[in-house]
Amino acid sequence: MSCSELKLGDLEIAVLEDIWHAGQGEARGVHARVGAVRGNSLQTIQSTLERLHRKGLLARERVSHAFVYTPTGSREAVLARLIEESLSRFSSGQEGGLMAAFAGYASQADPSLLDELEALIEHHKRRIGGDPS
Amino acid sequence: MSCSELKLGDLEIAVLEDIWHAGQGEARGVHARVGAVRGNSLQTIQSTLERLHRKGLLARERVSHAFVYTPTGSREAVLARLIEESLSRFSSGQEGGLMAAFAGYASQADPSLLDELEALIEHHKRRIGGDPS
DNA sequence: CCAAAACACCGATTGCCAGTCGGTCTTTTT
DNA sequence: AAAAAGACCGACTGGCAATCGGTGTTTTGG
Repeated sequence: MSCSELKLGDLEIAVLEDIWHAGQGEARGVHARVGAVRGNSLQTIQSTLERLHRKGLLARERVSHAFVYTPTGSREAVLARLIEESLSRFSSGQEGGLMAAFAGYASQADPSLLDELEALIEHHKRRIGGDPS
Repeated sequence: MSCSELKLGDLEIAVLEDIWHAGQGEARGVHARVGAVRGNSLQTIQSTLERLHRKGLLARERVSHAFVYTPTGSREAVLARLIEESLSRFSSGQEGGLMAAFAGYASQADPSLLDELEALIEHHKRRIGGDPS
């Protein structure tokens, strides 16, 4: 994926989440589900969809003369990228420091998160394959 | 701490890191260490220090008629807050989802990070106190 | 086959915020 | 008292999300 700066506004996030939830969507539908509620015009939703597409977060495919947008990655991948980018600007947030910051955050926010995290790690380890050590 | 939006520019981060590194600092010194290298004027550094202070990331104390700035929190606390805020805007990044996103990120970026994270979790668990389970 | 509807695309505007300083007023220092 | 150091105020720039209007093109209905 692109390595350039990724910034998302509130509307962009709302639209992205709608697409994630629905699996795919076109401007009209997203406007009905998201824009109408928030008071955004159809054009604004279209622009947002387009920007999200330019940012590489949504793929689009023509169906008739309209576009149908689909997510290019999972929520997790995007959230992970967000985390990475918000920390990569700090020299002290590089590599190992990132993990340390996160573990620090978890233990600070709610110690029980550590257990949760640990379980998730086990889960991922198993998915990836044998622990070579 | 404040719950309002926290956004940091590149200069702000550079200045913050300098203060973290030095433990404290005044405009002149920060300018010499950071501003001069980046080509920022002393005033710009002062403004940045002030904005960082307004954002609650730096405390200041008058020494003679000048200010000496000191960090109000640890790097970890700030990085944690950054992580939290970048994810809290997503409804799917709430609570447990946050951990899932992070574990997913780690396993995706580099599986060995999982081991690292796990070790850190153990470390934090021990620090906090007994494992109740 | 033509007109109306749907829609993509371009461009303009607004608002917010970091970055950047100049200028001025106040406090120290000499 | 004059000079030097520095805080504080205000102004300007640039980038980007949000927001649409307008225009041109593609579909579709009659």
